[in-house]
Amino acid sequence: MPTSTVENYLKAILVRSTGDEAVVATGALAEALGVTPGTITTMVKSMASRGLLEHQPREGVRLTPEGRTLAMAVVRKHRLVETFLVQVLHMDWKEVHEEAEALEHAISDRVLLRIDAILGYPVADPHGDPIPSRKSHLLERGKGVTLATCEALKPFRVERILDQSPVFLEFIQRTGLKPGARVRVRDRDPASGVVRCDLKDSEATLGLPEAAKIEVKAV
Amino acid sequence: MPTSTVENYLKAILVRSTGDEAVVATGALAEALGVTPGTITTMVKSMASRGLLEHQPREGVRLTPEGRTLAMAVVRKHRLVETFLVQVLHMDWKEVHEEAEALEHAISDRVLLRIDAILGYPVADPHGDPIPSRKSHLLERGKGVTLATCEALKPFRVERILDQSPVFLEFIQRTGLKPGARVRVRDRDPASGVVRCDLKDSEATLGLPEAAKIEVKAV
DNA sequence: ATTTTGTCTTTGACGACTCAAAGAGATTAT
DNA sequence: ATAATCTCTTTGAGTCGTCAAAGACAAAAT
Ligand SMILES: [Mn+2]
Ligand SMILES: [Mn+2]
Ligand SMILES: [Mn+2]
Ligand SMILES: [Mn+2]
Repeated sequence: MPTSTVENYLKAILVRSTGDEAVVATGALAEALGVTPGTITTMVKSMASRGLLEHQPREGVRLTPEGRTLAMAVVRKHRLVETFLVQVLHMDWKEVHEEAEALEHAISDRVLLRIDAILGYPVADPHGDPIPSRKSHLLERGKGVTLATCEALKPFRVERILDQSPVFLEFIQRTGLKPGARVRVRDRDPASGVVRCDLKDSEATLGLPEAAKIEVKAV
Repeated sequence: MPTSTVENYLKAILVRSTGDEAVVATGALAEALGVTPGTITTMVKSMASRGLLEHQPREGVRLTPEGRTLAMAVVRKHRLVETFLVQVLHMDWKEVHEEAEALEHAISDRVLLRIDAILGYPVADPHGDPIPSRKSHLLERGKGVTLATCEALKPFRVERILDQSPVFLEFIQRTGLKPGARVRVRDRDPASGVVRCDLKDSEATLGLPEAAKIEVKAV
């Protein structure tokens, strides 16, 4: 069994493996995991020797099928736990990421099955991130329609929040731009970099980079 | 913060500290934690230097107030988690000890409070073990009335199971001698070491040492 | 009073994870 | 083409938790 450290490494690699050439730079991992580059090199070599990933020195790292399967299981646990904490324990959706970060390593498959059943087999977590099924081997990516790119004046629904940092989630909470909310871009100004949106009973103003972190879907 | 290893050591010491002279032999800890005696000596010295316990070489170990407080918090988490797994996730009460052994180290106080509230602030776990309150500093011991010592032919209620091993819990499950069950000792024979009990719709036969692991209370 | 036995401690070593600092490779700028 | 910069790797070291094996102590047996 992988240690929780290894599980965190696997997850960090998985969520950064975009597309076919799923190669992740070790520097990005050092950044993401809050350790020094040298630590990443060491860990990555040991994980490679265990068959969890391949390491091209000075190039990056790619999960093996085994590594990807393990990583998917961790992501699944993380997101089901988050959903459980919000849905059943009624916790604040801003807090649950941190809690899930620890619980994802302590919950057995037996317990996870119960949680999944009680929640009615949800397909997305509170942030709108898709919950991998028990045997899926692919991680769905965002389709790219966000408040920064969607057609103006047309109605959309918030689908997914692509930034889990407390400060951003706090903003989302405050404005009500949570997954499920109806929203319409009133005005988008590339010159000033400002996006203005209408919600049901309110409006929200945000910058373009921030708007790009809110995935939406036509309703 | 203590590591989960240190938490397990603290808990093992606490549940073995009986009475005033709460000194626990290091050998008993080695046995309980499944490590070699030398490992215990090493860990115990480091925990002593952190102020969690006092170590009299070749005598034993005693928790400091700080160590006891931490240990109580771990026991509280363990028992609340067990209760939650049975009550809310409807897991088999034979399985939950193992699950709680891991979860007790991963659950934050925030989550624990929610669990406690949802359960309605229970005072005992599925095995009948008392759940320490948030600030209690004493671990209640069994009062000593068991199926091995209670008066015969009088009605009692099962209060607590003092052996958490899977094989014993399996027996308890099979006979229905779970906490809450009504029971009456029909016949106790010191010569053969056999105790015969009546339950609601059945009867159970067990040895004296086993009977001593089932705490009961007059109804 | 010795010896034996059982329990505990010490010592040396190892795997997992980490850092700081120095070194090597590759990319970009001049 | 050379230098500067950026990124990654290597090296040496430290902490934590563990073991095996050897040593010390104390209680019990002779
Ligand atoms: Mn984690
Ligand atoms: Mn999430
Ligand atoms: Mn534990
Ligand atoms: Mn219990």
